[in-house]
Amino acid sequence: MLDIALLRRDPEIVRTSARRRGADPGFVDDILRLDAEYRRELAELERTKAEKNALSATIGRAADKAAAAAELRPQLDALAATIASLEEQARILAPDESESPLRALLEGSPNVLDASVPVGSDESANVVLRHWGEVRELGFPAQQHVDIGEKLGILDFERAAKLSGARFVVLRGMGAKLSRAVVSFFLDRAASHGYEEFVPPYLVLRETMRSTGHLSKFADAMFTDIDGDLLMIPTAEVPLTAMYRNELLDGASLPRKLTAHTPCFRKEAGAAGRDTRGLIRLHQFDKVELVWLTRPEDSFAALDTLTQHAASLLEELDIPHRVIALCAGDTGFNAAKTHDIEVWLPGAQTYREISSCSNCTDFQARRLNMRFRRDAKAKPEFVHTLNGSGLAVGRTLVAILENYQQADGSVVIPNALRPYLGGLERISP
RNA sequence: GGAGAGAUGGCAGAGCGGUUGAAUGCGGCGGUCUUGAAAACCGCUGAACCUUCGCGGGUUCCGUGGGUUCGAAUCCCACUCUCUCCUCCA
Repeated sequence: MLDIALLRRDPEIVRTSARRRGADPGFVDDILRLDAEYRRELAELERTKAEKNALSATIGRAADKAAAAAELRPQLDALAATIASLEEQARILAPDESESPLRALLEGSPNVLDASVPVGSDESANVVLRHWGEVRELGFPAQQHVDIGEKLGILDFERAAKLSGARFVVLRGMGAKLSRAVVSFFLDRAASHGYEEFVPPYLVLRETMRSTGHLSKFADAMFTDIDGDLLMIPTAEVPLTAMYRNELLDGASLPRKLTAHTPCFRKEAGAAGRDTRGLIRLHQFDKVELVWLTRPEDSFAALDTLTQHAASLLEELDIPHRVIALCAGDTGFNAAKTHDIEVWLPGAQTYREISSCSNCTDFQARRLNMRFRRDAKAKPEFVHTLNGSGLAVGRTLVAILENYQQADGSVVIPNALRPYLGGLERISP
């Protein structure tokens, strides 16, 4: 949610950011007009209330309260009627009223981009920040992960389809164990970087989903439970970030680093026909998520650290990858700045996103009403929130299978994972 | 699912329908004392919003939403959540 104070103070910043995203900045003037109107109504309402409160107080102080009340009755009744109508008008305009157009505009407008975000309208304008690792020459025709996994008997898409339809997988045997090893490896590394581990609910209230900005009425990509009251999380970012909603945190506890391994559920409604084969785009996948809550002045440095925490997992797995700065048009609604990490897939002969790390600045925290106090006397301020995958588990399996495949169809286990698999060095047919 | 109890400030915990935004304690901040610290003592200490150049003024908030009243933390209704017991269950 945008800061109304920023819009009043410097609307041009917001307009410029919207233009960079390729959006029409007209909403800025709409907001300012509604805001001015609201404040006019509110001032009038409060003035009238103050008048009525003062009269009530005189009754409270009077010796004969009944007589005083009777005497003031006509004035009080008139004021009450005025207040009722002013209240109705103010409510329609109030920015904290969920139905109000002003609220809708504030919530429906994207975060202000950081100045460092590259110019551009789509992913072709994204900027590669750095490469890591050398793309291996396998010395034989590389297979794609689906073929590798099915031949090894560790990925079973047919039976998954029998159970649940398209976009599901059954991990079998070493596939299941490898997935579990990857999760443990990720969580252990997160712990060593100071992240606190959580197991949050996988079903959350609509209000929780809305508060993190994942439930805009334009993109309903969520699965609901049978009652429809609870939504299945599309990422652990939702419960982890919303956990401290409406709380006032101790400034000394910042930055806070949180992690969780959860399944993620997505309808992928907008991706019909894309990535229909394999583990790349499923309705259910596992992910280890990394979340930071920081002081405002620390969040951009934290984004670099967070990104490196995610990238270091691939370094330890010895999988070539690159880090990308998303351009303005490709940066998500909540984010002021986003880094993606893409792994090299020899079978697919392409780079594929495996992590997305974003600094949401105070945009998400404002809607969550998640604040901290710098010190005992300081006013509460909104924290900055960051989130990133560390990493997507399914896509990590893809990267392992394709990068560690051997000519005979076997797959070598990366050194970093062997301790989690009893020292196993290779998955063979 | 059944029965009962409860929800108040960062935490704990009072609160006859009328200066109660809220006693008290803890915590926090400042001060006195001390070589320094502790202890003791004194003072200060909720939030959002509107308004003002500023001082200040005002409105709202005691789980949520309604209602009664000139006036509600206090009375009424509904809902949510928490706790205890029973039931059920992994």
